[in-house]
Amino acid sequence: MDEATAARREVALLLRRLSVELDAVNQRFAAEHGLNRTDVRALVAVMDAARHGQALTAGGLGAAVDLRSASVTALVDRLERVGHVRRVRDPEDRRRVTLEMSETARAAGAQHFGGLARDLVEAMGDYTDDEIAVVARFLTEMTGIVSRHARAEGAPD
Amino acid sequence: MDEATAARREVALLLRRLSVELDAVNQRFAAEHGLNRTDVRALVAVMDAARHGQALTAGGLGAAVDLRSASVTALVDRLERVGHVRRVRDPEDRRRVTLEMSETARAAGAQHFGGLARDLVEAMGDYTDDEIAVVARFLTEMTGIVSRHARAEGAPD
DNA sequence: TCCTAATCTCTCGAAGATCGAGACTATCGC
DNA sequence: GCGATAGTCTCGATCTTCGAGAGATTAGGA
Repeated sequence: MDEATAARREVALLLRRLSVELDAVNQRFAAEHGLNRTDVRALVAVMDAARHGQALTAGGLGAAVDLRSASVTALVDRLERVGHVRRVRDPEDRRRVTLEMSETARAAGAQHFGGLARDLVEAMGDYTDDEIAVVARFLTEMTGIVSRHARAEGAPD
Repeated sequence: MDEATAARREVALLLRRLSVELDAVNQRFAAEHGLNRTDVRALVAVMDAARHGQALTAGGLGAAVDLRSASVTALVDRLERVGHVRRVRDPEDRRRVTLEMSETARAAGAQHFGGLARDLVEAMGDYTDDEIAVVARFLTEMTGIVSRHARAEGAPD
């Protein structure tokens, strides 16, 4: 294998390593707040939906974290019990239950993940705008490839 | 917020999005092989250790996936039952149990994750060596920051 | 309007995963 | 050898997830 390919392989490993570390951040957040991995994934999903201006329903949460409806009920029960989310009947379709994050949960998330984001953005100040553009293009493209592997058949060959 | 900062914030979101997609790849692998998330994490840890030429012990696996010893025993039981790993008493310290991946597990992992790695490396062919170098530097630095957040106190402020 | 099919969430009981405490064996230093 | 320590495993309890199905609501056609 030539040297250039070796460098690219190394970058692929860096991507995985980064993912492991981000997972560890979630794990830490979970431990600090007495949650399990699924709960954190769920909270993040609710936060992300809120960021895009739409409230997540129980079913949508299930799809996001890949759980069956019975598990989603239990999951939301847990989160509601500790006051991180609130169930709100959708007035337009009263079969649905939308989930709203509590202010304390939002604050905890902002503190934990926002702090990380701030540090990352700050460190990116060392890169030129052109370099950031390259990185953005790279990450977008790689995410697309990973996403394809996650859903369609793994190895097209 | 100025435009340059907005671009960097966008990149931070791209990192998280990538992580979510990589997680989905694991999820897919788990579903295809009848494993749960923890089992996949464990297999990846064993594979990674093997890549670095050292066999993982039961205790080391527990540290890698953050489980107590009782859970590690159950975890290894599961993986051994379906033939993905084998317990081998360490001849040097017979209290220890080292874990060896079976050939079939290794092949399954190589097919699934290797296929992804191949596609990623191939896509990286569109980037110049200089660009790859920038990306590598970026990923290394960001991983360091994330890692610090994962272990030490989250927001140094 | 009324009836039926589809959709969404929840309840219930069973199976699986994780934990804490403690037992058991092997190693190390004296 | 002997006590102290380290590494793994066993046991019982608790928490998480699932499958099946019930209950409630909506949409659409007769």
